[in-house]
Amino acid sequence: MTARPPSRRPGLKAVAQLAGVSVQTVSNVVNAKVHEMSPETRRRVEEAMRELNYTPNSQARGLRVQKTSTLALLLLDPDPLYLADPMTALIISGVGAVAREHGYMVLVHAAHPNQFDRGLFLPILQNRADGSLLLLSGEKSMRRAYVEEAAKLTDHFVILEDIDAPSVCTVSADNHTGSFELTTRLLDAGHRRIAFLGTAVSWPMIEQRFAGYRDALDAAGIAFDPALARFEGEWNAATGASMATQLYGMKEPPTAILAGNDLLAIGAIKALKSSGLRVPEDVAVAGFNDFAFAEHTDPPLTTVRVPGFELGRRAALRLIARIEGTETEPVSERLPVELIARASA
Amino acid sequence: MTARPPSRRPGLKAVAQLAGVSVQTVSNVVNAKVHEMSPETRRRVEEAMRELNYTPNSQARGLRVQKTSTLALLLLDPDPLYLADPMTALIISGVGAVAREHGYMVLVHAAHPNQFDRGLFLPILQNRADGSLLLLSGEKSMRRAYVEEAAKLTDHFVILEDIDAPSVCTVSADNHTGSFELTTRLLDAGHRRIAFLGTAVSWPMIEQRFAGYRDALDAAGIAFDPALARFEGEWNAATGASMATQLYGMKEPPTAILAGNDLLAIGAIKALKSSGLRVPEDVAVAGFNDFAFAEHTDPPLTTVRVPGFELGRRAALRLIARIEGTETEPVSERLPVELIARASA
DNA sequence: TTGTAAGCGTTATCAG
DNA sequence: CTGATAACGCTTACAA
Repeated sequence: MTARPPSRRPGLKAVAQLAGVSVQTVSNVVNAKVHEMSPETRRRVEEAMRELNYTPNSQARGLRVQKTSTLALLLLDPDPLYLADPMTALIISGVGAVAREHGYMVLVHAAHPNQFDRGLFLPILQNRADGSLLLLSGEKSMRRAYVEEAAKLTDHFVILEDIDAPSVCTVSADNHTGSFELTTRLLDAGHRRIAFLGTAVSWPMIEQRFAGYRDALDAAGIAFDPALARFEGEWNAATGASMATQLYGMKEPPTAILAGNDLLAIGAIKALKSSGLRVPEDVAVAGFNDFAFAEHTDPPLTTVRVPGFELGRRAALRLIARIEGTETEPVSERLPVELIARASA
Repeated sequence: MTARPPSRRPGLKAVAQLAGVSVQTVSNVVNAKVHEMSPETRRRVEEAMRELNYTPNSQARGLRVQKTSTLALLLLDPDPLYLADPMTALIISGVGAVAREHGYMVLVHAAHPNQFDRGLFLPILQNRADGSLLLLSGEKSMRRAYVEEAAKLTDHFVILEDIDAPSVCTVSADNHTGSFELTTRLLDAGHRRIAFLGTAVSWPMIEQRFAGYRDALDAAGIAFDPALARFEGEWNAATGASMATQLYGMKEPPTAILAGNDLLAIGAIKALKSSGLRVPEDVAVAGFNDFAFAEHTDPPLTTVRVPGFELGRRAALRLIARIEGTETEPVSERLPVELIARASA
C-alpha cells in the first residue's frame, strides 16, 4: 500500500456545476444570503453541497476577507513540557471551549523566555490568526517587551497577566489577595517565620503571590527576612523538596512555608516528613492552585484555588469581542480566587 | 482610546517596490532560491524585507501551494476540561515540540464522543491543516467510525491508539504489557482478589490496561470476577473514591486495587484510609501514568510510567513524514512503559 | 537574471 | 434574483 495524497476537495465551482448555477449563487447559499435567490435554486445548491460533501476552504476565504477565525494562544515557557503545568492546561481548555462556541479554532504556539524572540508572534505575522492570547513567563522587562511588540502588530490581543498598562486588555486571577489571605491565615495561627518558595524563572503569578505575602507581613508588622524567600528550579516537586531541605538546614528555620504552587508544596512536605518533621504540627505548608491532587495529599493541602478554566474562557471572550469589534475599550478583568483551608496549614 | 484594526502588513509587492525589483525576485529570495539572482539584488531585497518587517502571508501561500504547515490535533473527549488530563497535556507538548522544530504550527480541536460528529475533522475539511493526530475516547465502534472517516479524507493522519488496522499509522504506549506486569506483581505478592477501576467513557488506554489485567489473571489461573471491575465517572479522584467505597462494601472485598489512572488511585486511597484501612497493609493500590504527584502521595504510589511527551513526539514525527512523503508505508509504533514500584502496592 | 501573467478558492461589485 | 469579473497575496510557468 502506498500513501495517497490528500484528495483535493470539491470547491465552489464543482458545486455550482453540479447544481447548474454560478459560483456566486453557491457562495450566497454558504453565507446564508438566502433571500437573494429562489427557494428552488437554494434547494438544488444545498443538495449539491451535501452530495459533494462540500466545506468552504478557509484559506481562500480568509485570504479574501482577511480573517482566519483562529485564535492564537502564545506561550512563553522555559519548559518544553509547556503544558505540563495543569494551570496552563486549564487555561487552554477554557480558551478552546469558548473558541468552539464562537466558531473559532485555536492555534497553540510557544517560545522560550531566555531571549526575545519575535517568532512568538509568527501566527499573527503570517496571518494565521485574528488575535492572540499571551501567557508569558520570564523577567518583567522581557514580558514588557513582548507586550509592546504585540501592541505594535495589532490591538487584537489579551494578556493573561495583571499587567499595569491601561491600554491593553488583561484577564488575571487575584493572586495578590489570595496570597495575602493565605499569609494572614498563617500569621493568625501564630507563625512569625514564614518562608516563600518560587521558581527560578519569574512568572507573573509568582510575583503577585510574593507581593501579597510581603504585604501581609508588612500589615502585621513582621519584618521580611530575605533568607526565607527562595526562587529556584521549576514547577516541580523535586524543586520544592530541595528548597525545603535548605530552609530546614538554617539555624533559625521557618515554622511555615508558603509554596508558590501545589507541586512545590508537595515536594516540600515530602522532604520535611522524611526529615522527621510533622506537617502541620512542626511546620505548616500551604500551596497555590488547588490542583486535582491537593485534596488527597497527606495531610490534605491548604491552598488557593485559581479558576484556570474560567480565566481561559474570559480571556477568549474578551479577545473575540475585540476581534469582532463588539468591545473597543481595553478592559482589565481580575477574577477572584478562593482560599481552600485543609489540614496542612 | 479606540480599537485599531490589525494594520495591514506589507506584502511581496511592497517589498518589491521598495527594493526596486519585481515580486518574483522577492519571492525567490524568500524561498531561498538565491542562486537565481545577483548578490547585490539579493542584498537589496533582504534589506527591504527587514525594513518593512515583511513576513509571508501563509494563507496566500497555502492557497497557492496547497499546504498549511499546520498539524491538527483532534481530540474526542467527554470533558470540556479536555486538557485537564495531564497525559493529554504531555502528548500535546510533545507534538508542539516536534512541530516547532519542523516549521509546523499546531491547531487543537475537540469534539464530544457522545455521537458521531463530522465536525471533528473541520480543520482538515476546511484546509486548515496538512494532517491530523487523533486522540480518541468513547466506544470502540465509535472510534472506528472516526478512523474510517479520517481515512476517507486523507492518508495524512496518525492515531494515538494501538488500533488493529494494518493500513493506518499508529503510535501508542504498551499499556497491555504495563498492566500485565503490574497485575503480576500483585499476584506475586499473594493477592487473589484484585479489583480494576476504569471510567464510564471507554478509552483505548483503559481497554488495554483492562485486557492486560485479565490476561495476567488468566496466566495465573485466577478466575476473573466481574464484580471486581468497575467503570464509572471520569478521570478524577472523587470517582476513584466512590468506586473504592463500593468495593469495600462487598461481602468479599478485594485485597488489591488496580486503578486505571493515578487520579482514580489517589481517590481510592483516600476513601480506604478514611474507612480505617491501611495501604498497603490491608489493601494494595496501584495506579497508571506516574503523574507528577504520584511520588508524593501517602503512601507513594506504585504505578506505570507512560511516556506521554514521547508519544506526542513520535506521532508528530510520523505525521510529518507522511505529509512530506518521506514515509509512505503505514507504521505502527508501540512505546515501552515502565513499572514504577513504590510503597502503595 | 529579471519581469509578466495566470491561477489557487473565495467574496464583492456591478451589470443583466 | 442571477452571473460574469476582479481582487485578496502568493508561486509557478514562461517570456524577455
